Amino acid sequence: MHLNRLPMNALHSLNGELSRPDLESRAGPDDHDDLRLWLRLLTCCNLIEGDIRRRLRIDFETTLPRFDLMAQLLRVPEGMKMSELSRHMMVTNGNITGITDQLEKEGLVERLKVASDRRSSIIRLTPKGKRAFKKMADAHEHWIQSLFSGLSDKSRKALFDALGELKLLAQTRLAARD
Amino acid sequence: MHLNRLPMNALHSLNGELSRPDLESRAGPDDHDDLRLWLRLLTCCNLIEGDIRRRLRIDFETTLPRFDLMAQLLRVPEGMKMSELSRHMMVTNGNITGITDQLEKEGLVERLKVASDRRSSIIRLTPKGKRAFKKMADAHEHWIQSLFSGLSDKSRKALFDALGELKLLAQTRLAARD
DNA sequence: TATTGTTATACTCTATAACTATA
DNA sequence: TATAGTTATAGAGTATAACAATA
Repeated sequence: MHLNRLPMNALHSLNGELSRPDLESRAGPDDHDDLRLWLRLLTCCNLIEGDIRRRLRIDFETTLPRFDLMAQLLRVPEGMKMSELSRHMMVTNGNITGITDQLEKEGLVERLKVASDRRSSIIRLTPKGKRAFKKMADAHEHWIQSLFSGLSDKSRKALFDALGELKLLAQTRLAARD
Repeated sequence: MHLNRLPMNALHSLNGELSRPDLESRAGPDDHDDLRLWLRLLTCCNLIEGDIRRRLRIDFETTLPRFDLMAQLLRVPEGMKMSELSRHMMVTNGNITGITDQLEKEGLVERLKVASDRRSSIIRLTPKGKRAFKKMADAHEHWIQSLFSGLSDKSRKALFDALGELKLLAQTRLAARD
């Protein structure tokens, strides 16, 4: 099928895959291309995401959702409503409350009451939160770069474009089911 | 508040992104390409994986790890050792025990003692498990195809190759840290 | 009536580590 | 000593649903 992947060494199994076992190795010769593509995508993502989670925990005693929430806030210095955060992070409201509670307790974010709608809160990073997040974001960027830096420019560009196409497709088709 | 559901119109934010909020929208103009690429990859994966999990739960009352375990077994009719499953699924041994317990209780897999090594078990699908899994796998393949079918052939091919490169990179670099 | 945010809850997934029985 | 599998535990992550206050 798809031989000649990358630098060929002797480590291929009979059907042309690398011998390192992973999720993709569950694909059989009769499985279709889209399925193989999906398994490869999932394997890549899980590998990298798992590493990021591990490092966030070990180096910063934090988690990916906490990191994500702070990342969202950094870009909007005036803060965001919790419902906005919920949409961006694609999780339900209650979870945002929980993460916000933790971060607020540690002095990294603060809730502000908004006059125009007394149900709403605006969440924003405190100065301490900004400093703490910038350290993490720097490290995070280095982790990512050290993983992606070996990619050829061609692959990097191809990935970015093709994933853009896929994301739009997925968002469109999934939203169409509501 | 949810205007702009679907078809593409003039709804781009200033920096050329779609207005639909997602994880990638946390990237700022000063963030580097690799980081944006990673966020896009993560968003794609989360969208699709979330949908798969939801459908597995609703249509088949099962979960992704259970599905994955059965998928691994289908390809090896004679069964696999639990430690092999653990490697392939990239989770620790205890978790394989847990999932296997569930599936065994439902009659979908069976443990066989192996004579040559009395510590080991071979796990394999029962006939009932095979039938049940094939139904799920068919549905699963349709879900995937209905999401990916809109991809251009060019993008599909580019994705597959570039992800192959990335997977190898990630596996190599992450393994190098042990 | 609908929305914002909170609370309570339950379940899956996962890693860690201590344990057993073999090898 | 090392490995195969089990058990127990704790925490992450998430969804669901009921609720209060406000729109």
